[in-house]
Amino acid sequence: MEVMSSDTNKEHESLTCGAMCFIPKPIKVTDLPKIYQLALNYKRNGKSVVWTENNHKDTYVSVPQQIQLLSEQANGLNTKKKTCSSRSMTSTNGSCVRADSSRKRKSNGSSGDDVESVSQPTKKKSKLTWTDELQDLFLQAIKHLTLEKAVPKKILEHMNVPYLTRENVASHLQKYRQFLRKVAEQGLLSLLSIQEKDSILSHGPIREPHYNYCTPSSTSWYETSLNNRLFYCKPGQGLLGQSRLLSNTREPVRFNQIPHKYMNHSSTNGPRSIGSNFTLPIKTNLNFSYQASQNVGSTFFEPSLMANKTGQSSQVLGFGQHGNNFNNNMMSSYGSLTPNQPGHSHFSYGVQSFLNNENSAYKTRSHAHATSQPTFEVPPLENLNLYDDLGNTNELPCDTSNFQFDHNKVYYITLHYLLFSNVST
DNA sequence: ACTATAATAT
DNA sequence: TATATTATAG
Repeated sequence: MEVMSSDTNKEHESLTCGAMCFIPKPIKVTDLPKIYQLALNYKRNGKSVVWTENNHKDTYVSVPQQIQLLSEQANGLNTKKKTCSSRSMTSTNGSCVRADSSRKRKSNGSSGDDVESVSQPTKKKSKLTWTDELQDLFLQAIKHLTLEKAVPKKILEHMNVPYLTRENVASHLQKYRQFLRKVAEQGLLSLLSIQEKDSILSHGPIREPHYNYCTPSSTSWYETSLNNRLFYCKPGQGLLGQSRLLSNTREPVRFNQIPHKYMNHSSTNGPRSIGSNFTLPIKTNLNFSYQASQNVGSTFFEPSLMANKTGQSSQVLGFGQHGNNFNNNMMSSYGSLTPNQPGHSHFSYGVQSFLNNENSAYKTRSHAHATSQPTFEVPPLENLNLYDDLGNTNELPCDTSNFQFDHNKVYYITLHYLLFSNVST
């Protein structure tokens, strides 16, 4: 036990009476490491090591980063923070780092097992939690760097968060890219007819349900996010090959010869409903799908459109993990529509710029609660560009029911471009 | 730097 | 139990 007292003179007395530690009140954050060390020592050795100002430094116990951080932070800057989950502790950037029972993956084969855990005072790393704040920094870094050049090291530098490691960033970046990929796929999928989707997804006969990838009960942040927004991006020169990041392979996503039997029917002139809450916009009407969205409540469908009349890209797309139910960063992102630029007849869907994010989570939230329907004009929806092997542009109509694929061609869709091109450029 | 996957969390 | 997230090995 520890004795806590405001009376500094009680130290000796307390210790001699069996207290393990004397910490004068008021307890400071800087005391945490002491307490931690004590507890750990006790647990490891089964006996107490009396802690005094004189001896504690000799006792080697690795104190989790977050606790050290806490005490370091105590001497300074940081204050505001969000609540992390119960087992978490808040650290500098609002990130949560969980104390974590030792876990160390071993390179396989010889597993000497716990030898180390007993003998060495294992330095265990805490698991980083990507909070909104970190996520925000992360996105800012990417935005700043440009996705192409956004590599872990640079991102790390730009983020400038002391306790972050390159590995943390790399891992996160990996997840981020996965997300982008999904978004891209979904975005594309949304352009295809149900039959086409089905054929792509299953390579087989149509299965029921057709729309399960779009169900609102999904709890996945990225999946959810995919279902609820319009994407915009300006089509342009084909950037073949640049979709690398979005594709598992190093090639652009390609659609090989979609079976003819799926190509020619399913004409729809009205909106097609995907799942129960999402309506695919076609041709001339983009707006309605988000009307529907709003009724579902902000937990699931954020007002996904933001009027942006400037013609500059303004899409904000965050991404994140848990925290706000469905409304984590990722899902709360919203898309925007940008009026057609004169001279440009192409209008396509895509995720527009994750990279313009400035503070997605919060901005988004405020948008969510701000006003009623954003009003905006929907420019005539036109076509998505496809590029064939030769770099020739084909157009994929938004309503693909009448689109004739040339089965002798391989179509590339420039996902990366869809995702990252800047409207204004 | 990147990716696959183990370890862990939920 | 399944899925999601993060750490780690290669």
